[in-house]
Amino acid sequence: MPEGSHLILIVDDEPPIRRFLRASLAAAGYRVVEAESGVSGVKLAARQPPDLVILDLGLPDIDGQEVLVRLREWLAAPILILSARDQEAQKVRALDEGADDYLTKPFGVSELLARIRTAMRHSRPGRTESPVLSIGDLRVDLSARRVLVGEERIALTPIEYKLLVTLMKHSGKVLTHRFLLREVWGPHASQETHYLRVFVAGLRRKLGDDPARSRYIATEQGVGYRFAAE
Amino acid sequence: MPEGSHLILIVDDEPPIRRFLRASLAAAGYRVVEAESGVSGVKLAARQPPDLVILDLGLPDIDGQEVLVRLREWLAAPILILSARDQEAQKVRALDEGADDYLTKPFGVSELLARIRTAMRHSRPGRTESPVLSIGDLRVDLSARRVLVGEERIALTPIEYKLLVTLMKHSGKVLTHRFLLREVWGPHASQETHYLRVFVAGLRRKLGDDPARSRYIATEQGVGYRFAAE
DNA sequence: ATCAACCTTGACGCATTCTTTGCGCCCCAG
DNA sequence: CTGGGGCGCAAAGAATGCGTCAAGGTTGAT
Repeated sequence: MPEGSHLILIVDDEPPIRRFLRASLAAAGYRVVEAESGVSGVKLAARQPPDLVILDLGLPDIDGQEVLVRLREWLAAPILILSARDQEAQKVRALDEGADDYLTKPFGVSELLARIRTAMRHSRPGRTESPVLSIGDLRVDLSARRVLVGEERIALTPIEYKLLVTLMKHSGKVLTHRFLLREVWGPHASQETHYLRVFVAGLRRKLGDDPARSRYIATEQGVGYRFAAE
Repeated sequence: MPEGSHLILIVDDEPPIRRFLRASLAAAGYRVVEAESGVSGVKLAARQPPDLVILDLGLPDIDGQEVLVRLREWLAAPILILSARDQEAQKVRALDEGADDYLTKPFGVSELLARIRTAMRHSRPGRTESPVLSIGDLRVDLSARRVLVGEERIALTPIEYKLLVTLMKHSGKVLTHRFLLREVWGPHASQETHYLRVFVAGLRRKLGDDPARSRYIATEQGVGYRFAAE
């Protein structure tokens, strides 16, 4: 399970617990940063925004509850509370201040990891709109892998599609034969310029383009091809 | 805090616990519906989609875990698990299947209410999914796992069903072989494109679809499959 | 133990796609 | 005017992918 690259901030004053958490989280593939006091935890979070915070309520300098409030003022990442005492009032306060979960010691590693996964699941950012390349009346919906000329849907083969997308992603620029061949066919095919002639012809025909007065794909003699800019 | 008008579904077979929960939640301003078995809980949720579910794992008819899985297939609302036993493995399983929190009996009312508030906070607004997928004269009732073509009911095997639902949930988009295999068979099977050929053929036959002029499942050669958009 | 339902695996013919080849055109230099 | 390089285009040949059928193999119920 690749949970890697997520950054977790541990705020706890007891070295053995920090060591235990660090080892468990690292083994699960997370990156870990640590703070041993409330103020340093807030500072660290500001300098290096984590994807999740594990916060122990029993801190020496300022109240853990206060750390929670300060973090929540600006940090959207999930916050998991650890506590030695099983006091219901404290739980209610922490959860209502914006904590996402509350674990009472002692707890098992696998439960902790499962609750971390659950919390991470919640913080998924709103789905970004489907990216669409659009030039003139030609539209390419990358997430649906759909190509439209006006209202009409165009069927492209895998290589035709890849070539079109490469051209459109750099529209306006001249792309050399060499670059296009490496990008679409792979590094080994950088000499086979005749591939381009064949597939550019195919694309132009399907898009309804005329090489003499091109709307979309222009030929740059001796150099490569250029897709029309917006 | 105006928590009013939120609807909570309680699934629990023990009348005293239901009574206790009903009273506590009603006092906090929630509307409550109850089911005393797994199947009736799923049915009730489909008829009257709740904003949150409280699910007891110890049910008489079907496994609570199974109820969780069935609900999660289409219900976006938070699900809180109650359990009498404090088994870590069970917690991990439930959380990874999509549960949002896990409480072990006995628990305090105020903690329960705080965890409900936290869970509600997480549920993104405007994601009221219908338990029925419908495209053309094909209808899939996710809550009952039933598939209808016109008026006729179609019997699908587990994998056929999962494949169909995956395709329909992303209808209009091209889904790559790799994506479908990981989604339906699991992460290990992402190479076995052979499976897809066999099961797509089975689905098309049962749905009365012709690969050449497909109504539902279109082939995108070299890439994957696409389910017809609405 | 027997049977049925289901998933996996392999084989084969056919369709689509990719590669290769050849020819004619245009433009420009000689 | 003439010849050659680069390009567009069409079509043949090779490779790959797809649909289909059917034979194991596994699992779970009776």
